[in-house]
Amino acid sequence: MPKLLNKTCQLTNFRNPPKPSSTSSPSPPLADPATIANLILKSDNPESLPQTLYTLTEWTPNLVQTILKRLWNHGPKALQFFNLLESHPSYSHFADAFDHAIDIAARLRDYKTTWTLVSRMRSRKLGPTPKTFAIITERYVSAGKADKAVKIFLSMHEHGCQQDLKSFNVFLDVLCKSKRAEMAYKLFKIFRGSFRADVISYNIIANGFCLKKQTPRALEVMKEMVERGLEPTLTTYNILLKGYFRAGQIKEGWEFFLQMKKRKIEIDAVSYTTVVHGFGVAGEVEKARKVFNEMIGAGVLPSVATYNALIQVLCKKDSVENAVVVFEEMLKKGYVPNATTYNVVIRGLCHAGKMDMAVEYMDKMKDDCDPTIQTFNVVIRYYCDNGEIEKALEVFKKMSGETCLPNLDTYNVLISAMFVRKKSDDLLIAGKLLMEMVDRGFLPRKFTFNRVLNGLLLTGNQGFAQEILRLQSKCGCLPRHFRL
DNA sequence: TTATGCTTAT
Repeated sequence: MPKLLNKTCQLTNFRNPPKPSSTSSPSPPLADPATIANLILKSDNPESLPQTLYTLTEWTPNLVQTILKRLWNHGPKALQFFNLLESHPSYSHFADAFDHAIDIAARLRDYKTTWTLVSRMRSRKLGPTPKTFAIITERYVSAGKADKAVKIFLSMHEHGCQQDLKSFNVFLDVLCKSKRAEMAYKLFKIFRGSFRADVISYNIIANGFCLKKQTPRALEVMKEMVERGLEPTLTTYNILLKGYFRAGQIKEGWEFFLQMKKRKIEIDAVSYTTVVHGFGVAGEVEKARKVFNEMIGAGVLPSVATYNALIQVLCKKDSVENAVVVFEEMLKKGYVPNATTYNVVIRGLCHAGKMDMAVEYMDKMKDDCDPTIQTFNVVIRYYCDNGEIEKALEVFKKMSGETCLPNLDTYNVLISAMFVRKKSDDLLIAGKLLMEMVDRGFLPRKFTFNRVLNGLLLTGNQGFAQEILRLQSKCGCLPRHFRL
């Protein structure tokens, strides 16, 4: 895998970028991000792309960010775009674009490119910033290289970026969010003196233990913090509240909530949302509703997240019809639903077999927010499960004109669906999807390769099978069972 | 998106 990805992400292209032709119009037309992104995705001809990009439009940091975001699921292409634009005769990247590119490279686990970008960022005096290091360490941790991440954090200053309490806290949080509370806690104990750990540091560690459903340990941390003379904040209490519910300790969570009230802690929408969601997950629909109503009575305004929690409860444990009623209520009160709200409702509708309505909500969604990859994946998945393959493919096609593009999950779901009808044409589509996903920087599982190969061979598509086989060996995972 | 906490689901 790394071999292929490294190759696609090389940063050495176009030392001498072609100059924009002198005959081009004085002010290039403004182009929209989706069109440009599609142009980049489709270009198999890297020779002509720079020329096109340089003269295409007036480049702005904003446009660059939008396109990078859009190409997020297509790492190699995104980096190719970033690199080409870096050689633009008059446009220069800002720090944000570097951070974005670094994030993409690190996500592809292409660390060589990652660090090349960091040093280029440094030579342009744009960073690396604490944010850059937050991104890099997070990627290392999520790739299972937590020890390496610690080393990177401790060597920040060697890259011209000083550590402080803020970056220390961010790093602790990165470790905790990836379920490494114990490691974070050890590090915390070593460095809390030199960084002058504060309430936030303690909250992060307590939350880390809560994420691992170790509420007693979280309580210990809180106790320790009080012993050291730090006052717990509302956030501290909310972290523990959530911890109880997450660990399935519903009774303890509710008791804790009552204690908070008794101690005259000013309970906020976050506390209420936590309880509504907690009861919901436990299947206690009525209690969830009751708490929701109680908060309004107590003069705490529900947030969109509170509505989301209630709507989700109703979708999962009551009925989607009742969920839609709450959704409409929310609109009437002037709330603007966010992507989560829509995704929850759309999932509920799909689950209830109301696919047409789900698609209607997907259209409505566009007035309030951009559909997310989950929106598309849910609808595609349910269409596939219902055997409506054509409709699934239609939604998939529509994605190329949207704000987000297919991810690994999308491809896996669709490719699997291409086997249910046992149609030769479907297998050809599966093959095409497989090629497209590799081209866009995803690595299919061996299982997927074998399945597609098998299908193509059985339907007499020897030629195409051979092509897929070549692709597979390029990806570095040679098949065991096939000899063509 | 990046100094803690609430909402999807990967």
